[in-house]
Amino acid sequence: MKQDLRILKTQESLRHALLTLLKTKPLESITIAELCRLAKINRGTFYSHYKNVHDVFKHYLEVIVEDFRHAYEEPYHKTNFHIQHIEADMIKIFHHVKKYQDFYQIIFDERIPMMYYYQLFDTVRSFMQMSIDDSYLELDKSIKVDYLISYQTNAILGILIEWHRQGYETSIQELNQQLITILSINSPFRKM
Amino acid sequence: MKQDLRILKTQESLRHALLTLLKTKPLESITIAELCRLAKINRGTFYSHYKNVHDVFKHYLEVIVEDFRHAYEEPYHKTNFHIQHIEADMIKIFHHVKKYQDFYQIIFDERIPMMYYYQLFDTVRSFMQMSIDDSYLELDKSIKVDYLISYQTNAILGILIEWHRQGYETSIQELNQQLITILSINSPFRKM
DNA sequence: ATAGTTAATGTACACATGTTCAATATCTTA
DNA sequence: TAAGATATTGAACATGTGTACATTAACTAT
Repeated sequence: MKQDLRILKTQESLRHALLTLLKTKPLESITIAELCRLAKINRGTFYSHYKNVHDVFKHYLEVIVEDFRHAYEEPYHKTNFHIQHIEADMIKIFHHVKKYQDFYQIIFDERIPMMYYYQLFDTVRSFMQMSIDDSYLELDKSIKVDYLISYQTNAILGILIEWHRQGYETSIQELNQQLITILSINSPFRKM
Repeated sequence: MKQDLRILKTQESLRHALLTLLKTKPLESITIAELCRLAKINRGTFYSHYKNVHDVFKHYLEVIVEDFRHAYEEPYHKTNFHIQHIEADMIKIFHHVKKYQDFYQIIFDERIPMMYYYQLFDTVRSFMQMSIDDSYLELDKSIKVDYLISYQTNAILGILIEWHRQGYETSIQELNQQLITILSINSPFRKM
């Protein structure tokens, strides 16, 4: 059973139209009607593929997250956990966000729904989980690991929020240096 | 110059109508037209007070944040920084969120814009800044304090996100115990 | 109590949203 | 390539959005 070409064409037209519009106006001000006019798609057809404009944007974030996972899951990750690896892990996050800065500027925008933040959160969290699993094997039994992981994950995202607010002016190298300093103060990943 | 009573009446009607509607449906599905019908306010009048439904909701969050600041700024804060104080500080955040759980359930909803998250972030961040100012006076000169503070702040919010996702089932006492454990692992506020 | 100010109302308009349905066009598979 | 399946279109409808403006109502200050 082949994928129907009409569906592909419709979705690609809409996605392409969104990218085009994003060059000239913010995501929140793009209407479904506008998107359909540009894509030359009947507005009724839109609703059989997407619920709203965010639904179209979501596709790109999924591609981006997939690229993120790829960059993250490299061979050395099979090795055991070291503090050096955390540095390497996090600098990858910074590189990733910088690479897709145009998108992350949208995602961190105050008018945009939390869903994108949560998608990033979940991705970073799954990486953090792998690190924690490796390094905190003999954790205090009283700790609920979920809270620890969400704490650590969101801490990293806090750096991204700060980066965003400062207009992504801090260089990746500087950012990494800051993180190393913060971690050396907090030592969240020191051997136990 | 007195505040015009008509303005107060209009705004209070709209705010009251919003609270009423929130009992039966999610914020994102409440329309301006609906709000105005219930409040018996002409829809045109709405726009001379608010830009959208979120603008009306924002008022409540401001009241809530004000209450938060009050609860936070108590006498003992004049004393010097101790790890015990951080515990006390953070358990206040948990109490606060629990007190206004109905609102925070909305704020952390994935459909809701980031602006509310940022408002909470900024509030907690200002508290964190006070703590950092007290305790990290002789910080490594190479650190950009903004990144450190945003890191610490968002870490705490990470716990709130996890709390939200688990349906606020964890008790405040348990949450506080978790935080103490996490802090004792990470020691982010230990004396330097 | 009144004059002057200003907020609220009612109406209208152009456009967006979300849904429905019959007619048409385009695909897939045999 | 023809038949059957299904996606797209166009049209219509009720409702929401954002804005404008003349009219009416309510308020403040004197």
